[in-house]
Amino acid sequence: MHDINAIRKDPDAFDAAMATRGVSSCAADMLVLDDKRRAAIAEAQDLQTRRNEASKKIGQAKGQGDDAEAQRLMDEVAGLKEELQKAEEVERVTNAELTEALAAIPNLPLDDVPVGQDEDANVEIRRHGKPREGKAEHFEIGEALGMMDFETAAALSGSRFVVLRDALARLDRALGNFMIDLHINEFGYRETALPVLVRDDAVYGTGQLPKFAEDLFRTENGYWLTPTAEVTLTNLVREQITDAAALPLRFTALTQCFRSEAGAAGRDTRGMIRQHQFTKVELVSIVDAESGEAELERKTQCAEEVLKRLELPYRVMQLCTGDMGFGARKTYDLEVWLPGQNAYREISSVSYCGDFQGRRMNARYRHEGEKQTHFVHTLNGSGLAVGRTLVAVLENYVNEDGTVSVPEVLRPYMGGLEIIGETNG
RNA sequence: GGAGGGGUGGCUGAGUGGUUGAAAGCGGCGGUCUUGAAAACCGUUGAGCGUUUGCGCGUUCCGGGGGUUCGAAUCCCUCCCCCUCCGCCA
Repeated sequence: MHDINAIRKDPDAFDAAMATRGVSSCAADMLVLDDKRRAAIAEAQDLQTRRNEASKKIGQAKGQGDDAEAQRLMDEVAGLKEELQKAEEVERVTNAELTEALAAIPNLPLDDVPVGQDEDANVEIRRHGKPREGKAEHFEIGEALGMMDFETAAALSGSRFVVLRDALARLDRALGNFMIDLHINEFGYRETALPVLVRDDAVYGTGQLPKFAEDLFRTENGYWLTPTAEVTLTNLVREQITDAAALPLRFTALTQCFRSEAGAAGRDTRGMIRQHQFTKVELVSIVDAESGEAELERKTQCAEEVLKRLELPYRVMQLCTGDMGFGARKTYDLEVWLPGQNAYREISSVSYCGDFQGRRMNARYRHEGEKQTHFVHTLNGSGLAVGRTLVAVLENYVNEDGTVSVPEVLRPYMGGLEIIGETNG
């Protein structure tokens, strides 16, 4: 959600920034609406003033028993009501139109975001680890182990689901536990257990609604299944005024995520890369206006640390203007090396959203002793997507004989197991 | 799912149509007093929006939305949430 006052101040700059995201100029249309809206407000307020004054006098006259005077005043303001309703209707309609228009516009990129149309214009920031060659994709490895079962999953739920068994099921759980422990013990995130079913307002607050409803699952009685814990963790502060001294707030959660993948027909149809349901550890920060960019760097490092400790090679990409998500001002993607695909694939996306979500959620903070409130700035990032991490572990740790070594840091979470696939492993 | 009771400022809680944005208390802030602190006393203390260079002025908000009325925290409709009892249930 954008601040209409900021657009009014410099509509050309707004349009220019939007152009880099592939959004055609729209400031002028909104300013027309805004003018109409403000004129209606002024008119309505003027009418209200006159009505309030008259009403007060009527009350006084009645209090003194002067019914004739009261009646005279009532006749005098009789016409006001209709006028007022008209002005209020204009105000309501224009306000709704303006809000709707503003809600459909993506966030503004920061100045240092590379301009480009799509992922080809993304910029590599750094690399870590040495990629190795591989032959097998994760589903081949998993199926050979007899622990990754897409057929049974299809019988239960259709495509884009998986059943994991035995050591792979446990590996999935181990990964989630390892990640969340790292973030709460070493990086100061507060663990949170959350609903996965939420109402419209929450999904609107983080920006998935109203534009991206088709990407979400919805229950028959109107709940949305959260596509990411970003939704719930960020909305933790909605409609509140937080004491600035309490910032930054850092939340993490391990949750199931649900995505319809409506626009992804034919992409990554095999395997666990793109599922309707997957687990993810999410990292959300609520910060003040000054700390957002530094927090983005910090959060990115928190996510990278997971890959470092798992000894998985990866690179950090900065997304260009055209490839960033709707609510983001600046985004880093972490791409893990997948030997089976001979490619880097996204495993985390860390974004700074400015006050875009704070405004939509009406989430504010205030410095002690100051009257002024400010919208909170928000950041979110995966730390990491557990399903894709499992994929990466399989492809990077598979041995010649088809067994899979368990990364050192996960062994305590696996009951000491070192190799998956050996006899009863 | 059935029946009933509620949602008022940071908190507790009055207020059932007329200077009520809202009594009172608590909490917060400032001051008097004090070597300092406490106590006591005095003052002050909600969030938006519009307008203005600014002081300010105006306006809206008593869970959300709509309605009745010259006038709504107060009456009506509707939705949401919370609580109690019953039913069901991990």
